[in-house]
Amino acid sequence: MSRDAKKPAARQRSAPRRGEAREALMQAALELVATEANFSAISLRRIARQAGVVPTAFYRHFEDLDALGLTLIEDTFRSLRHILNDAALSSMPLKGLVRYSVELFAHYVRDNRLLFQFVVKERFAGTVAMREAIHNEIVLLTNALAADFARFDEFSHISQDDLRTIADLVVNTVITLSERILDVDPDNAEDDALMLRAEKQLRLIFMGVGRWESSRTERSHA
Amino acid sequence: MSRDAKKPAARQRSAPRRGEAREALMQAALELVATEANFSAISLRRIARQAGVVPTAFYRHFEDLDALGLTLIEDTFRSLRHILNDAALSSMPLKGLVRYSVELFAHYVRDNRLLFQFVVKERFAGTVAMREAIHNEIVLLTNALAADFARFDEFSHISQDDLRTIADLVVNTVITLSERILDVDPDNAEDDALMLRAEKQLRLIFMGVGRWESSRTERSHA
DNA sequence: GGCGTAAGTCAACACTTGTTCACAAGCGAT
DNA sequence: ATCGCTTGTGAACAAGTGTTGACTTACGCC
Repeated sequence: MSRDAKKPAARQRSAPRRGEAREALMQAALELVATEANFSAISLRRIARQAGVVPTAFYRHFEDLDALGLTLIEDTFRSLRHILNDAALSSMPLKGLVRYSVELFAHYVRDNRLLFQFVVKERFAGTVAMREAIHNEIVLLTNALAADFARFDEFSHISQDDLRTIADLVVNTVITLSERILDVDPDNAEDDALMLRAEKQLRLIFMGVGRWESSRTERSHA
Repeated sequence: MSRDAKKPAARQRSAPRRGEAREALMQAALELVATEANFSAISLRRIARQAGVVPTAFYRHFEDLDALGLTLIEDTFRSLRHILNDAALSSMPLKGLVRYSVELFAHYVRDNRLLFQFVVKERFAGTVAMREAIHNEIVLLTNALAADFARFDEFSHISQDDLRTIADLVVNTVITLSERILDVDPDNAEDDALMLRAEKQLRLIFMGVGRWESSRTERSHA
């Protein structure tokens, strides 16, 4: 050490132990994106600084900033899929399922605030690779939901294609809900109003399903 | 022109005449955001270069990069409001209005591709000021739509509050449609499928409206 | 033990960045 | 013609950027 005249006051956390720099970098990126801007606006050096790590250490764990971002996205959805599987929603009656699902999802979003904030920001503003990754995961969720719908009698008169259209509408509504939950600050009780609105919208959609006729609209384009 | 000894090989367009640098800067920003990344990822200098203007000239027209972004957002929505007013949708019968509205909107989005691409990207990734501006404009649109709904007999049994909830769902669906239109490349005929799906979803929603019952306590202003 | 490899550090590089300042050019009004 | 104001220009600055290479430290494994 030549001189300790420099003042690394910006070091946010106690220097990470040997193997945990990777986690520290991911967490640092999430924190910066959440509190400052979007991913493309924060530099490699700032992430390293926030993680309490020297810039070059970054390359020991990620090839790129892109690689970091993609890892974060993968983690988010891996964890989300896990949650949704455990919930086993398709074994519930349709009645009451809406409220339960909305609450489950909202709770999960709040618990993983930083991760979801990251995904929401990068869904449209991120790199092509990131945008595609997110898009693909959402398509997967939509397909799974459509498959779940098929198990209910209430959807027996709906064509495969229309099931996907409906699932798509539902997914979009839920995504919008989470975007809004992330927009109000965490200890604001306003969330309930947001959830109530989303619930209403979903119930409205399912009411429409009762009157929907697939056969008519399907191939009438002769 | 004093001397042409300088070789600005990067100059993208013929040097703008005296007063039109401001427009050139806005257009340049739109182009860069559309083809490269999001707004916070492109520098003042790059915008100036793309506009065929020296960096310092930027300050003659905008205080900030932020100011440029806000101007672009304002322009987008000013123009959009204008279009929607001209359309006078509320004077049409509900029947067929869905298809017409969707087509009108989709057409408009395609015509202003760069502007909308900008707004979509900055809606969540932008500065606080930008995000708020966009959010406020969307709230305005939602309110206007709810007010339009109130004019139709089909909505007479719906409470004021529920009207807004429904309008919100509709607006979100249309926003999602435009996001998707912007994601496929311009000369791809895939747009029709996207529009068809959105149409279906909107018709589904309006079917639900037929069965919807606002609780008596809510129907204060009936 | 000692060796190999992964993880962390430091200094240095060639650039790009935002912003400033002083100055020149255009142009309408007096 | 000359003032005043807007618009455009070039040089310069300090600060921050990604990435490199060579070096040290730690740890698991034989």
